[in-house]
Amino acid sequence: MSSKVRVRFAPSPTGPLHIGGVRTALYNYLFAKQQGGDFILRIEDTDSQRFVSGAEAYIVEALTWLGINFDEGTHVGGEYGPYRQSDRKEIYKKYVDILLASGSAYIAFDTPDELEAKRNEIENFQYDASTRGQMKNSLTLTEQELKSLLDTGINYVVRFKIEPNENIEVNDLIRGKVIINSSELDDKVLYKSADSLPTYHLANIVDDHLMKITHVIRGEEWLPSAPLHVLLYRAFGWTDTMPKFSHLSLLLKPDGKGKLSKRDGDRLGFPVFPLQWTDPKTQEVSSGYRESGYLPQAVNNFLALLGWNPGNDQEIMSMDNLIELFSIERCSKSGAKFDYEKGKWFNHQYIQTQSDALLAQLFTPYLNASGVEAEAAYVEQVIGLVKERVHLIPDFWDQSSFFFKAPEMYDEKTVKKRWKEDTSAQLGELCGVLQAITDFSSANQETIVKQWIEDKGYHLGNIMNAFRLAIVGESKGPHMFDITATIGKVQTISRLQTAISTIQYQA
RNA sequence: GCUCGUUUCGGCUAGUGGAAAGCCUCUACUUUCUCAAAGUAAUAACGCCUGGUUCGAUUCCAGCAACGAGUACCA
Repeated sequence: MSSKVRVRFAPSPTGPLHIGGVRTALYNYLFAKQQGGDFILRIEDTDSQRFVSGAEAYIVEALTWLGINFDEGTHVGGEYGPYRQSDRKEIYKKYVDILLASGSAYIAFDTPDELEAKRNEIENFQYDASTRGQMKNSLTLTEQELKSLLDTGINYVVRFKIEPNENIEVNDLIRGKVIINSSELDDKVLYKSADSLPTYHLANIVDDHLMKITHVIRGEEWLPSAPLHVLLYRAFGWTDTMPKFSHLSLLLKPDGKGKLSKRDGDRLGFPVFPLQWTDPKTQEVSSGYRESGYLPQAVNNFLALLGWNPGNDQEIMSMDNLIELFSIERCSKSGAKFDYEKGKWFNHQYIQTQSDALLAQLFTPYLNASGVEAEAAYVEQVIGLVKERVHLIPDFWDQSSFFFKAPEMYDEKTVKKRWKEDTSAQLGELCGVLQAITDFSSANQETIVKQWIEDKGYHLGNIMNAFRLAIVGESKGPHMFDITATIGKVQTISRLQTAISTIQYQA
């Protein structure tokens, strides 16, 4: 009789959601949906110092774009709310008092300065069983002193009282049993009277319990504090319903050492955030996957495979496939270097599966930005011709601008290589040949033009390459007659004439 | 420093007590009027460590090393 699976994604609104955070959210979502469970968004804004306005809205928008949807959360409500920790102050205070009453926690008055001094004085100072006797707290002060200090309204914190020399076991679904001795842990601050807010650890445990979370799937950076969390569950008497833990490996830099950071994206030229973000303070703009021309399906698929695999060779998986196949046990223990090239490959794969109409819709803003207005049907036709060579949506412009605009200049290298002494004359003849064609379909043009080339004894490559140069401006693009059939006879001949009168033969 | 975690081709990774597989990237070839794309092929790895268990270890164990994370009145 296991209870319904409930998992949460619990980011802090301290800035845009990092791509590693997106992956954590995705894995939680996949697990929840596979188990028929609930997925909850909880905003952990207990650090008033680092709060960034707009960050919460960003998180919701980013995950919505990716199709990672929540059953409960700040934006959708739910019966376990409120889902923003700053709205739950009274709740935490109550639980702090419970720990204080049971003797599992104590009040400490040491100021940040005093602690700093202590750290300088004693190497590897840790506020724990071995040192708490020398500090200013409710364990060392008399009841009188304590009372009078509290009466002054002075700031204090509540610390968790950790008993030393006990091996704490954490059973991690990915890593197995992890054991750490409680003497390694310090008496963590659980609550600050200065802002009446709990710290992460207390709020996290209380909320996970109250929200009936069954599985905690989070980043590896939390592994060292997992034993502390186990101890907190025990202190509250919640061991029976303690969630199962899974600590995900981190996303690493594509090159060099260390975890993936915003700087790597700037340095190597790829987005580290799902959506573009403008820093409210500095106005600095960070690029996003959406604005860079990624399809959400590709981002999900790419991220899903960075630290997890289905156990076979399957790589292209829809969200439904992922939900079906995902398993925590198959998450890898080691960190994954971020491979941006592979991400582009995934996007290329997904672009091939999208309809020309949808791609046209995504491409249109870029077209407009380049000063082009075109009929949707025409854009779709062009997209059908070039989509197989496109990796990101903006690539459509590089691959198809000549369908919308006549070349304004001709690539010099190509001119040198492809424009021969007699090219002008030959293309002049070609204009006549094309002019006479009534059925301007690609196939018909090809038949007639190739016949003409053969009859004249011209060199196919010479004619075609010069033809392409005149129409495209450089040496690239799809099948030549597909281009001319698309832009039409008038435009084709006009471009040929422009090229003939513009390009000079260079000996 | 201390604690915990991790270690298979350049990258993501599969897998195994006895022939180490797939994908991305790179390279070559093919198709073609070009560029791409696609197809084919090829290259390439078990921590150049030290011990142990074993007939046999990439696989199990110990040590070492490297890398990562944590070590805040941040999450």
